[in-house]
Amino acid sequence: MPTTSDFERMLRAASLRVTRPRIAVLHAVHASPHADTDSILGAVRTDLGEVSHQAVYDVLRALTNAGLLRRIQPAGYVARYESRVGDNHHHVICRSCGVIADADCAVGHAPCLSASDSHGFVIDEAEVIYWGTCPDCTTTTTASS
Amino acid sequence: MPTTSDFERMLRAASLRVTRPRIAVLHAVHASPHADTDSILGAVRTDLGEVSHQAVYDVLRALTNAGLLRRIQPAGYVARYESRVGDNHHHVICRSCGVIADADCAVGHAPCLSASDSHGFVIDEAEVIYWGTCPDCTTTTTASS
DNA sequence: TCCCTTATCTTGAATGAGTCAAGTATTTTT
DNA sequence: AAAAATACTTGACTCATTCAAGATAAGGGA
Repeated sequence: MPTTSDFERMLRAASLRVTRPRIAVLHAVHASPHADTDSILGAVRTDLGEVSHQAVYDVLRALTNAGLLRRIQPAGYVARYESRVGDNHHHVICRSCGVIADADCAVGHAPCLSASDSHGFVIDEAEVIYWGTCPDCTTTTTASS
Repeated sequence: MPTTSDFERMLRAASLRVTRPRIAVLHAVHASPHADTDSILGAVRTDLGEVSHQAVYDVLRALTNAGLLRRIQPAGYVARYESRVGDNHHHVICRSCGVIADADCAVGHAPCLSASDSHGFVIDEAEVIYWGTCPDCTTTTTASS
């Protein structure tokens, strides 16, 4: 778990000003990966007291643009953020409860980056979402039958 | 391109009532794959005259649940619908103009379905979105420099 | 063919994540 | 320490989508 001064260094390295909301957002996302904006806002307020929701939206956008955070937005869900950036990992999402887990692609370093026919597109990212049922929900469903 | 009576058969096969809005929505989506709800509503109204937007939302949901349409909702975009269902094709999306093209996965029949560690999830679908730049946008950008 | 049941459509309001805009405060530079 | 630039606060607003209640139309049985 990075410390506050680690976060400071990360912000400066990205040419971003060091502010309390930004540090708090970084703390929050590192502490709970795949958190949505509202949870992050809650964590930031617990940490700092009153902070505007707009500030958190701004911070999340700035940090995402800077590459310090990654935004994921599965169909039907609100945006979520994670601190694991720079690799090409993917996500497994439970259709039942919405929980998200990380997944490295079986193919390895460049998963699925070559579509058989990319229609002349220049592809820069392959986003993979595995939809399924998490262990908890699988157990619950099975038990009730 | 399927005909109206093809659509009727498809609806009956899915135990859905045959109504004018449903036929019109099927026509619209078959005519322009990856259309969003608003475009579909426009096409339906051109076809039938006034139809409530709620009706189109209801129809799209019913047809999607019945497996006659597939809903795709890339991050940052509104929902879109396509009539190509039952295979496991994926999508290439232009970050610049938002245009969507179909893509079959290079791996073949079950693309990326095996994450290296699925954390105990029972996975039923692997959704792949290739992000990039379409030929038109690539040309425009290059030409302007 | 008519009627009944039920699914579907209409109308109109509401929800809620996210954005816009103008002004104030804070950080960084000089 | 002052200036310049960036970030935060406040409050209104957008817009895709959903909710709810009543009206209408489709399909099956008599």
